[in-house]
Amino acid sequence: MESAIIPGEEGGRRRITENSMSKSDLDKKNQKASLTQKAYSELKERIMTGKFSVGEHYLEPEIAEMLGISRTPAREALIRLSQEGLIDLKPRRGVLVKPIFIHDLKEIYEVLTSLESTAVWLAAKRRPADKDMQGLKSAVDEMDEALVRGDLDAWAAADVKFHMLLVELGNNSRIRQLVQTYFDQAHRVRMLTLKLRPKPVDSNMDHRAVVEMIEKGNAEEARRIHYEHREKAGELLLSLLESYGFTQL
Amino acid sequence: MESAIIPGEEGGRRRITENSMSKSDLDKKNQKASLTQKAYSELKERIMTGKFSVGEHYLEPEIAEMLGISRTPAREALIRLSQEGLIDLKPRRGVLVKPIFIHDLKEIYEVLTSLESTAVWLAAKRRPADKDMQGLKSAVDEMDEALVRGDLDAWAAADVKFHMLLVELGNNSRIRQLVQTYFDQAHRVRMLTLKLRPKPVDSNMDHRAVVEMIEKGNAEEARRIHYEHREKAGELLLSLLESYGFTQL
DNA sequence: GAATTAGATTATGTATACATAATCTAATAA
DNA sequence: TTATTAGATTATGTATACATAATCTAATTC
Repeated sequence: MESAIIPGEEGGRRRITENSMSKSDLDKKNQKASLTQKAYSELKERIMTGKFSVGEHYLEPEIAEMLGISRTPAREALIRLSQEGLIDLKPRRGVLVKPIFIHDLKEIYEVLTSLESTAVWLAAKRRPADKDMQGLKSAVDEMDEALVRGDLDAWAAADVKFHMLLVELGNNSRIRQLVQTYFDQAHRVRMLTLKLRPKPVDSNMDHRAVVEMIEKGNAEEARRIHYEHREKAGELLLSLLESYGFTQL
Repeated sequence: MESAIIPGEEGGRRRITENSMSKSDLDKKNQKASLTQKAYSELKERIMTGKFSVGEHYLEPEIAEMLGISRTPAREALIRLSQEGLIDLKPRRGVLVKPIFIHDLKEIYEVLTSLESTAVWLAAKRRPADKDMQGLKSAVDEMDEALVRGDLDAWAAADVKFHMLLVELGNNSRIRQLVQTYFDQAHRVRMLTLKLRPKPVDSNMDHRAVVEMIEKGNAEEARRIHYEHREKAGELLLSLLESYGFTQL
């Protein structure tokens, strides 16, 4: 699954995750993507990969010129991005690429923890078919292997894969889409902390436990484990950032 | 709190809930609300109160003319509404006011259950000050009184108030905003079922129990009670709709 | 009468025009 | 030098123009 969330392969013309779209949908759309859609993807990628200075102002005409289009589609893309929470449209000062403060990150993690663990709960209740569990399991294995190799980018990619598959098993498209959106918002921060934090060795134990509980259909336990897993991860992240003195990202 | 969610007082120039805005913010904004904002509010109100035929197509020029504005601000408002999930912008067939199928309602309730019970959990952990609990308690009392009087609209209004205050106690603006958005989506359906369903006599026991657990700081229990309360309500709603043979709303 | 095709119609995506209000610049006065 | 104000500049919100492609209409052909 190729996604802007997945790090690595810098420089390639990467495609941003079009929220809530399957790959084939995306392909279809891309054949005749409107300028608005292209502007949206392009701007989102630039924001997520830090190619805009956070906290700085950009004016509509600048953005339009930068993308080689007129203001109209640029404006429409900006409206979408501001609704997703990535930017603010300040009345007269233009576009502000939203900085993420510790406080925002806390909120984002609370949302993700809530929705993901609900998805886990739903998944366990459904008792997914074995084949649907395969992806999950291989993602866990990939994480193990990546850790052994010390390949943090691969680990992060597999982690994303695991979480997204997990959410998909919940079978709720709105939850899936929301998790995607908030995941994207935290992307910049996750990429940053990946290199700072201690290696995530123990997190795979939780992953395996969640998978097991889903297979057993133990919804409550699966939810609990995942909830606590996420809570732990969130707290680790926040304390890490605080210890490094980051207040804005 | 005056809100489009609250039924009754038909005909008055009611104001729609501007998502995530406090009342004073709203007032400020309203002084010089842009046509886009006004179009957004106006369309949202019409959608939520069923003044558009669900499932029917409306063309951009129609909408613009209907609102007495040009296509540009109408279009921008439509983009916002489609991102909120109230409408679909079909490639060439115009605007489709999204019908809500049972399946959608199920998803929406899962999202609400998840986020609300997280907010409850967070609230209980924070141990809100007494004065912050007052609103909650009076909302519960209002529901009781409304039930005695048999005033369903008042009951619904107090119920909304209770849930929104509860979510606010969670102190997470993203959760609050999301709950608002999904609440709005289910508004049409809730108004419909209000008159069909058995009187919600027992639901206040849960409400009081949640309040009590928040006061005691028992986060796990508060969450559990609320989660089950919401689950019950959701299942009731769905089975009610099914028994009446509704598949689309 | 049915079907196919050419022309007309028009919704959309995008660009551009324009009025307004906010900001900036510069000049004049104290 | 500092303050104040008038004029210039320009970002935004909105309207309008325009090209394209899709749909509809009607006419012609079988």
